[in-house]
Amino acid sequence: MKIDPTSPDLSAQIARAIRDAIISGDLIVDERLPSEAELAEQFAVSRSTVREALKRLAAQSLIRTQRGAFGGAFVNRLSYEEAYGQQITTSTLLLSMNAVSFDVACEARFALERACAPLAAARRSADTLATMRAEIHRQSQPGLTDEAFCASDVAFHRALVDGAGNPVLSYQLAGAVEAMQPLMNMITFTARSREEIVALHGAIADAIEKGDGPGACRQLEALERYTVTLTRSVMAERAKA
Amino acid sequence: MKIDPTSPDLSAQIARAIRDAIISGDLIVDERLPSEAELAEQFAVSRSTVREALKRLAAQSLIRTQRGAFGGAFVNRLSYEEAYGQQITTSTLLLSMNAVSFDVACEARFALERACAPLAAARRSADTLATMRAEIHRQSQPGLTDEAFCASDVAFHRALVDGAGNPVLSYQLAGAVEAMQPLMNMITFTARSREEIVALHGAIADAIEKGDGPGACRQLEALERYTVTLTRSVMAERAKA
DNA sequence: GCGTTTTAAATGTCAGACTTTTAAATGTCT
DNA sequence: AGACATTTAAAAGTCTGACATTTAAAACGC
Repeated sequence: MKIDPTSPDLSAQIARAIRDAIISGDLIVDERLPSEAELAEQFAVSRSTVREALKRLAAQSLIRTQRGAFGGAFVNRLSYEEAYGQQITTSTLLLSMNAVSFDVACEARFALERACAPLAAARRSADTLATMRAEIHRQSQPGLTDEAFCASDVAFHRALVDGAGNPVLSYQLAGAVEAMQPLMNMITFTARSREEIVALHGAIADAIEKGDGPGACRQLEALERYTVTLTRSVMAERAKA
Repeated sequence: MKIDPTSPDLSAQIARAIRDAIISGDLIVDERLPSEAELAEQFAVSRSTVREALKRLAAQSLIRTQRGAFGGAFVNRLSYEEAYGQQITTSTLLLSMNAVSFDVACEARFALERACAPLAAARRSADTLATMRAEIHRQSQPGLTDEAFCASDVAFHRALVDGAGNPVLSYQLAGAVEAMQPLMNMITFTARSREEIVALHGAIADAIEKGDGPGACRQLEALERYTVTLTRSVMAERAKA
């Protein structure tokens, strides 16, 4: 863990050194790091610099800190929840800042969902099915606001993803599904077509229930085609106005 | 942008306030934030506290800083490269710290790759094919070290993913593919079976070249089965010893 | 032996100083 | 007037030292 003291990014170097130690396993989960004062001495920098390094690590949920005697910085066990959160933030920014086209985002999302469908169909957990049915029911309520419909739509698709019963997949897809919500809002905003979407959701749930993976994929493809077509027409409409 | 000055996590609050402003679009890409001194005054905290907040944001690549006159902190355009990096770090830690079973990680990875295969087959870019063939050739060199074989294996699969021609997919999968390299190392370590893997890679490349998406999926499934079987036997072997 | 108080170690915050970098503003020479 | 050199001011980066707050262990008192 050596750093170059002439470079003007000491806190970044220190953060990297500690991060590497965590990734390589030199520092294990729940292990306590030396105190800020000790780290400052070890790296031959001031306490402020060490603190900046620690804040960088905290921002990535790599460590947590505890005040008081016998407190300090501890290597954090990265939970799926924290990883989801980071994933969603990153994906959202990536989509909004890089002007990713709707087509590309949509293609990615449905490709990922189709990857989950066969697994969800093979496992067809009662929990997943119940959530899907409940969301479909909610979506067919007439008085539902557009925001609520969209949120329910996201919940339905998350249920499908979680239904694959693979936390790694759920984590990977959290970003894709959640980050696209704002983009989707733009479309479902045009209200018409809820019946169509509800019908497709129903068909997907049926296929999952029957354990019919390929069938679920076909319905997802239909939903993708429908979404893309709808978007195109909305966009064309807007271009005119 | 208000904070609670009695809470003992001022830098986290300030970081969140600025992050929200970026996500909501109040601060746009390349916009300059107020100087540290000005932010300190605005939030009624010391400059050190502001700096800790800015380091948190820098750790997530949300801002970059520049020294000198007319320097300062600027909203950063999150590039795919940076997002890849974060994704890989997060995924690696998630896998290693949470003791995700090899089966689960493997299932997720191949499910995601199968999602890419039809797209890659439909597009079958010359570039992708060339990379795949080159890696296959490298993998069949007799003198190749285990590390190099494994790295080439990762490169092959990345080519498949990138072949889908969808940067969002590539980004999502970077973590899944790269993070599993250490786990895979553990297996390819047992050397025997390179021919089998090379043969399957060849079959995948052939299917992509013919534009045969379902065929590529079948080969991927075969590769998954082979990987799982191999792992099981290695594990069993180890359990005995 | 149990409850209370003390204490020491640690993070969190602040204030102020100094260093270094950088680009603009100013000055100077041709 | 224009090209080049110099000055200058703004900003991040770093350091020092101080004080506040939290917290759990240790010491104490009953």
